[in-house]
Amino acid sequence: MLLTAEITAISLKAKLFRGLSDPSRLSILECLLDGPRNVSEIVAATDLSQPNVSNHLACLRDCGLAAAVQEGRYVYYRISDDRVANLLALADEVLAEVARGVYECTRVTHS
Amino acid sequence: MLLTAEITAISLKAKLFRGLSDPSRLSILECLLDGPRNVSEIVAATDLSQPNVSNHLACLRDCGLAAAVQEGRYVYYRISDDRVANLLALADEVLAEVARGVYECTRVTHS
DNA sequence: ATAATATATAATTGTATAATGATACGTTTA
DNA sequence: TAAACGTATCATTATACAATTATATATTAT
Repeated sequence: MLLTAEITAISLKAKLFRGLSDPSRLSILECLLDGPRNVSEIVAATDLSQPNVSNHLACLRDCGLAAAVQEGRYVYYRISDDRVANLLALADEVLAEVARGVYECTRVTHS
Repeated sequence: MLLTAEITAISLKAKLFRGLSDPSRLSILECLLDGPRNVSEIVAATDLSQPNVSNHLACLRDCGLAAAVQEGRYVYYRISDDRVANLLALADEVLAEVARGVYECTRVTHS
């Protein structure tokens, strides 16, 4: 039996992971690991369409995973917190261990 | 421009995070943080239906996040790797920082 | 063997959301 | 001011997936 506070914490954590659970958003975040980038640079680096990038950036920004600052007609995005980078790095470590299982998992679509 | 190997790695990572991005699965994993539990115990601890729990457990198992061992008519599940627990703990840390942003994010459904 | 219990699977349905194309908005340059 | 550029938003469509109900399978007990 879960308490209300636990349910809230779990929902937040699920949303955080959901923000990280899309290949397009991960591509964007990994691009931002090298430093701040504006939208056009991100589009060029990821081969995603501009509206698609903007949509995902809005999601990342709203979820607090990325931050934006406007400079003239450019908007530069950066990763909001070093721990986000840690999370991505730790995910790599876990993957090194469970990669085979994840790869073979058919309940979540390969993309 | 992303290389094929990067695309694959990113897809795997996205799938790993997607495995962690559902409140039901997180509830199950957090229940398992206390040690191995059989399905009925997980059902009791999470207030989820038995088929729902079994489905999510199958997903967690297929993705290598959880492991199962049958004992008589019970099937005990456990977290497969300590780093999975680390990932959950690190997510808590990140949340402490970005909780407000995640909470206010309306692009991903609150639940 | 039969019943009861524990778990898994299947089919269905509803909802969330990613991608796309069109367009609007804001800023700079000519 | 007009044109060009950079970014954001909207509407639509297609798909993924969580939850539910019903049922199947497997193990233990009577």
